[in-house]
Amino acid sequence: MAEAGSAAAAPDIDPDFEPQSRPRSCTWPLPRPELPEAGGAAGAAEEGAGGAAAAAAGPGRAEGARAGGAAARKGGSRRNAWGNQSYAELISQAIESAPEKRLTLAQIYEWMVRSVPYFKDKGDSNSSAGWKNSIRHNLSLHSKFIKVHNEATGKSSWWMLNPEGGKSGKAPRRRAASMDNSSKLAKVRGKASKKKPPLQSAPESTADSPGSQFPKWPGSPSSRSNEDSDVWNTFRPRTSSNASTISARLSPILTEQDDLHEEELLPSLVYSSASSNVPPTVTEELELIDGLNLMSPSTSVLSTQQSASSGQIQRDSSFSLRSPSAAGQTTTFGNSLFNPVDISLQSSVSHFSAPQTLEALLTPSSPPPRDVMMTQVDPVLPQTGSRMSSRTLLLLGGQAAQSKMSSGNPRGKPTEQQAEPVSANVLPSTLPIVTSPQNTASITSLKAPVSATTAQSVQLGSPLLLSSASPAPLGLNQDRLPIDLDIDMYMENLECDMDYIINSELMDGEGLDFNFEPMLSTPSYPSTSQASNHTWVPS
DNA sequence: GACCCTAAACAAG
DNA sequence: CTTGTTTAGGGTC
Repeated sequence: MAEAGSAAAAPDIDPDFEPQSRPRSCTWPLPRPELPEAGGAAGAAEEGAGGAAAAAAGPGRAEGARAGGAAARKGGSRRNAWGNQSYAELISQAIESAPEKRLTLAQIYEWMVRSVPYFKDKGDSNSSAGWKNSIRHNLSLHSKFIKVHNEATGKSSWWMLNPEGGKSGKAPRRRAASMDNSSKLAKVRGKASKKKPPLQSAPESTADSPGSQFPKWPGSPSSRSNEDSDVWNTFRPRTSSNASTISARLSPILTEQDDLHEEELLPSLVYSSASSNVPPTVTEELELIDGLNLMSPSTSVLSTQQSASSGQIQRDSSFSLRSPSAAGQTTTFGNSLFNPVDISLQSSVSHFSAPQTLEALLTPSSPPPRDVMMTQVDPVLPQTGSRMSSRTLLLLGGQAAQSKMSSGNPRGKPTEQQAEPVSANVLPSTLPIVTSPQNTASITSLKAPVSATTAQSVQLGSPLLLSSASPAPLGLNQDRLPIDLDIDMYMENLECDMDYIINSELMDGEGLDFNFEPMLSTPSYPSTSQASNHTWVPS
């Protein structure tokens, strides 16, 4: 019956966008999933209220699905004006009905209005206040709902069902006093190590509920620290559980900034890179990738395929990256991803590395680089900055620079980053320039594969390089390789890898289904983790 | 007491 | 204003 509406309801979100690129596998974040228009939805329901019996019918449809329903139904009389279902249940249905299993508050309201006869008339006016309040209340109160920060939309967060099942139980009162790092670690781990470890999960998780069913959701309840956590702010599990990881995967958003910390915490995630200079870079890249994933789930891989709208996509990703408060660093890296192509440019830049040059560089070339640029620059952290710079060099111009060094520095100031703080600044600043949106876009478009894979490229890079020379300190390898070669290397490798990757991705497919779904696609987990090392990377 | 619903105060953005 | 979080009061089972 009317319920169908609900089914229909789901789609509302879809229409989001994607004019250009084929919806196909889009995995990345939808910039604005939220669609204001709701237009699609609009028609949807029309059920005409047939459901007078709001009661049953209304929400009913799902009843089958939700076991809980049974319980609710007890006497047969409806407990609420709309039926036996509680707000929590309705919300759950709403979310489930969504293709991506996530909705914003507004969308939930919408769903209610469309799908539940009782609310149909109450949707608009002020009358809504009451039930909407209740909805919000339920969302925040129950652990079964988790909130995922949604930057893309710019609006409200995504609400999802807590895989762990947070029962209807209320969420434990959070606000633990000071959390520990454990939380951080957990999170970090999730992200960094995320690889796929099904659930590493929480160290001491309270056992919220193992709910291990969802491998994808690491769910590490353990601790969340709220207050403190700016870190968490991005997405915070309401009560106690939900892990950050989750958010990362589920929603494109997430926004991490802790990279630094993470790094420290997690010495060498994937590769044992710890040893040489380069390696760290790699690590970072990974993280970066993750970051990207946040935004665009499988960006690296899939995006390539999608290539079509790469331009936008890229941007979006950048956006997301920067947005987060701390993001600066992240951002930088993010760019780095795209940079590989630019290497030559950067290398040149590196030469200049004079402070003056810096400005000069900025001035002339700087087209209005969007926010991104700004952001990147801003975050320059003193300490961090230095680190960054060094790394950055490595990543970006790194090869070039080093190669030069090895060859014999043209000048006295080969890679003085360390020596000169300024240089450090320079780099970051430079990056933006190079990366400027347009450039990026163009680059991207031109070599979609490259850009897309860039992240991987890094990873690949190391291995490849190694392969060329045999396992040895990365640094050496790079030294050897002339810039050009490097690039070529990238290119070729990329191609091969891409296929490989794609295949592997498909093969693994854990969550691919989602990705390939029609419109939106959920971001998802897989990309990051899998892509990172599993398949294609020779271990 | 567990669950729910409703209201409302507050804080943020 | 919207979104979220919390508290509090009442009801029902």
